[in-house]
Amino acid sequence: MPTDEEGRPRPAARRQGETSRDDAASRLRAAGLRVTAPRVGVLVALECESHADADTVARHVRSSLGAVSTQAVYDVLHALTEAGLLRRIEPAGSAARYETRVGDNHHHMICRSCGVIVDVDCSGEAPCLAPAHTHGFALDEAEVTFWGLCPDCRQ
Amino acid sequence: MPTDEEGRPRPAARRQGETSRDDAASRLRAAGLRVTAPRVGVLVALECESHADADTVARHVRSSLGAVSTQAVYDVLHALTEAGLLRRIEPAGSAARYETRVGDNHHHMICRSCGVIVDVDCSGEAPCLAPAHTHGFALDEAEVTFWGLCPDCRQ
DNA sequence: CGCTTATCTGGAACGAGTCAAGTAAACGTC
DNA sequence: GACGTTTACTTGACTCGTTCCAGATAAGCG
Repeated sequence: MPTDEEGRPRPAARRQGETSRDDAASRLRAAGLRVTAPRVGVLVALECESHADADTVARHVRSSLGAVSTQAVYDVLHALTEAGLLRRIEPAGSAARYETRVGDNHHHMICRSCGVIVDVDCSGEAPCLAPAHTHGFALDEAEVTFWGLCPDCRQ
Repeated sequence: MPTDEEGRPRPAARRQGETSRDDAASRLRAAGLRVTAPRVGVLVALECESHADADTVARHVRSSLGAVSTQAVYDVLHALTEAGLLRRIEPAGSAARYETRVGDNHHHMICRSCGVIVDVDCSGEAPCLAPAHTHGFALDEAEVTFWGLCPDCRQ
């Protein structure tokens, strides 16, 4: 069993769910959170389908766990975001979305047509925290969103 | 405020807003839009208080024009944005905001504490349209939002 | 096993924004 | 300056995503 300490999304999750479930559980424990089925389910769902909104996560979780209340989903999303296990993004014109990739300040590329969201590595160094004038602000984050058309929507 | 002798907000509003009113009217005409009191009011309001949300704009407009329906404000904001006279921004965790500065792709700096929004010039050239990998996307805009604490909220 | 914390049921409420149908106003034309 | 078409505005109900509000039940962990 590959115990992946640093929460990197593992590409090869053979025996679907099994490994990522264990992984999710240990991440929860590491964050000092109780391990419950809904919490594990939310993490697994977002690993399988990143950048999903609350409703999509709920449906995903329900399809594998059965009945899970909407409030529980919101509670879990909130708690995990608070604990740093999830990152919440709010693209203009859509509901809040969540992703498991945390700890790095990567950015997003969004298709104006179909709305698909793709991760983009923070390109180098310069752009990421350097406005021309800070006007006295103490900045802690530079959020970059690229807008355009995805390959499928370009034809 | 420039109260009109007659109760009506007619062309007797000759004071501070005079120039910007005329200017707003000509901008509307130039865009091929009809010149109506709510539209002029919205433009003037946003010139006076940039980055305001729909509700703030509505209150501002009402204080100078009297009764204006909420729907009209939304319609106007939508129409003017469509026509390119306004730019709409949707910072995470707040309602949509509007600004009259259009035509350049400047960015924003937002205070996490008080929510104030400050314009930031697009610093140079490089950062503004260059992710490391485009993954086949046809990009048309790079939106940058800087988050931090404003001078007033830093103490 | 018991204490603590999470989740459930189910509702109500919220702000932001939209839809729909009728009324009023702007502007080119006479 | 009045007319009539087109466009804008009013009114009011409504959707959507999200949060809050209990009290009751269930589950995790020491």
